[in-house]
Amino acid sequence: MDIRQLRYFVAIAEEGSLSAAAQRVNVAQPSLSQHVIALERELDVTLLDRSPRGVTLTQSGEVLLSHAHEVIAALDRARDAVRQSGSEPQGAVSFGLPSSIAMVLSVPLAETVRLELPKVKLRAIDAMSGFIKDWLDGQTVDLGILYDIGTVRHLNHRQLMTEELHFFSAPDAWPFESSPGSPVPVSELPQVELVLPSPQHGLRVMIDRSIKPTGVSLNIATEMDGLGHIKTMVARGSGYTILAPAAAIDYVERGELIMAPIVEPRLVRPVYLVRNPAKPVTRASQEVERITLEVIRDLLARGIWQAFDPKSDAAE
Amino acid sequence: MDIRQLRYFVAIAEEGSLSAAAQRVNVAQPSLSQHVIALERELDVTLLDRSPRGVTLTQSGEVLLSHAHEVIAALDRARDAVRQSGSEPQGAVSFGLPSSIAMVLSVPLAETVRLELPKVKLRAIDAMSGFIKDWLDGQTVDLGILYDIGTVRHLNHRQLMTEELHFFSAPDAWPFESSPGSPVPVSELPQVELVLPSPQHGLRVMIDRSIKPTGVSLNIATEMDGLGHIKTMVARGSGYTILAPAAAIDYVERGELIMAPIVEPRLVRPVYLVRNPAKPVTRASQEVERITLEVIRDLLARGIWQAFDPKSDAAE
DNA sequence: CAAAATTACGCTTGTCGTAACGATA
DNA sequence: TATCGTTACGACAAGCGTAATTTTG
Repeated sequence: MDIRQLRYFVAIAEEGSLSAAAQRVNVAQPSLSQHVIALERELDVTLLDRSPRGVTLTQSGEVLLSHAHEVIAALDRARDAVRQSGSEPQGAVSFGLPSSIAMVLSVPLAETVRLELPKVKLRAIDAMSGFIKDWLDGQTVDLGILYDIGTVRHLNHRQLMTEELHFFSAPDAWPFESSPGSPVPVSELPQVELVLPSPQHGLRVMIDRSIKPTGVSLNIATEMDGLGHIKTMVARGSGYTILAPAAAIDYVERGELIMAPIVEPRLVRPVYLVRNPAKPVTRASQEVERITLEVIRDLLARGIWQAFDPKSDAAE
Repeated sequence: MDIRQLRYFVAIAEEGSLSAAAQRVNVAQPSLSQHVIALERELDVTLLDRSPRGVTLTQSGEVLLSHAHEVIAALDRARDAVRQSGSEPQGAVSFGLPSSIAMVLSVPLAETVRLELPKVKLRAIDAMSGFIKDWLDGQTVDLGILYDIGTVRHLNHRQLMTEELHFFSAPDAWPFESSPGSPVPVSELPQVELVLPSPQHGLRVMIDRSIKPTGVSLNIATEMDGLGHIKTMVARGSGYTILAPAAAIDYVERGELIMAPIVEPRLVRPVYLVRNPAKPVTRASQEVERITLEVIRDLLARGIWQAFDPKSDAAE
């Protein structure tokens, strides 16, 4: 089975006649006859009902016709995309980001894309990581950022960095005897009332999974989804929380929250950039991927986004 | 650009070397070289960076690679589907039905499919027609039933029947001087308080559009979505409504509602079966389509679903 | 019997393989 | 200089066109 055969077959189906189709595709009619016979032999079905007044499709023929359209369309898209890829990147790229990462990444990313790729339309969508996983399975986004690639390991992915979760407190409500901002051992956490997202949230899953082997049981006073609400509550001194630094950088910069590393054990999670395999690569999506890496490198260098550095662990 | 060339290209990309790929696909290495050069000439891009240690993909090469996977996958699906089409229909078929039609159609349809196509898994999903239109644009359903094909006229569709909307009243609350169940002219409708769905509902759009040219303005006392709620309300005598007979056949059979044709003008709407062009035809979907026609013919013959018959109009 | 599809048969063209050549870490 | 990709060229088969044959409403 061959693209040319499929094109011929489409012409035959549309013309309802080998002779007419032969004229249309500029090929002698017996040649088409041969191709159809070859297809029928290969697929082991009858594709056409022949009559002296032309041909009609059998059911199998209809099935082949619709699939032939698919294949031809895919091939045409391929040609267009590759031809485009030589010139300036253009078109839409949709990018799913977990809210905590969107907070720190989406603005500089969008600005850089605007600047470097003026013809690319970036749709940065932020959502809980569960949704992003669904979108990567479907056709919704070209790229996504995930913490947990367990269920999508088959997809094309690359690790961006490793985030280290921190303990957050209002500046005037530091609950431990140590000085504010000094490392908090996991074993001390039960002393404080925590505000955490519900177990359907990726962050919560990660926290529970990391804490479990230590045998420590957290004192979760409030379960609340919505990052903004959690931060507000903690900033008012009505509890404490555990977040990635990027998720609360705004409050920390304004002095409304202070953060402290969590140790024994450290709570680290890898961050992956995942490509949707169902969405073919375009030049635009490649460039957005490249710029994402660039922007992240920059954010890390400027200390705006903190990466877990295994060396600091070893130095202890 | 040719399927074979794409297969070769995928092998080259995966092996990172023309020579290695040549072994894998059992072709002499210079032949692959030729094919790549031909592709590059046709597409007017460079696909490979050559080195004496192998080749690496350029950006355009990556774009082609991902599209090549698409094309090859589409072709494989085509082969499988056509081979399957010779044997017993099997697989999943999803079918979007407007709620009013689902009420009368989905059970007999599902039963017939179960009986005649035991290996086919029918997913009959009922929803407002707006959703069904979206699903037909997307990848959600194979088949759908719609009233209005204005925006999807390009899709493959066939008219199933024409429904005639009727006036519904509680049996003991007939509001007109005529005998209960006798035809109701549109001009009489303003006398009664109607319960109708909101304007986002397909039925309401259709009613408004049909009434408008007559200059009559309806007395819509309540806008309420949810067919069940509307029928309950009317059955309790708290208003009157306009529906397709199929949408209220349950209440009519139980004697909780009576219905009357609406005349001057009649309110008719065509019903279309629409095929999703993005979902390739399978044997199973063909058979479901056939059985749908069969079941509808049967429902019409048994009077369970009433079709508008233009002859009765002419007879007036 | 007429219109259309199939079979038969040379011929062209595209694809492959072998062999020689060229480029680079 | 060894390894890989490219160029050159002859061989073969796939696909095409012309012509004759078969099929069927």
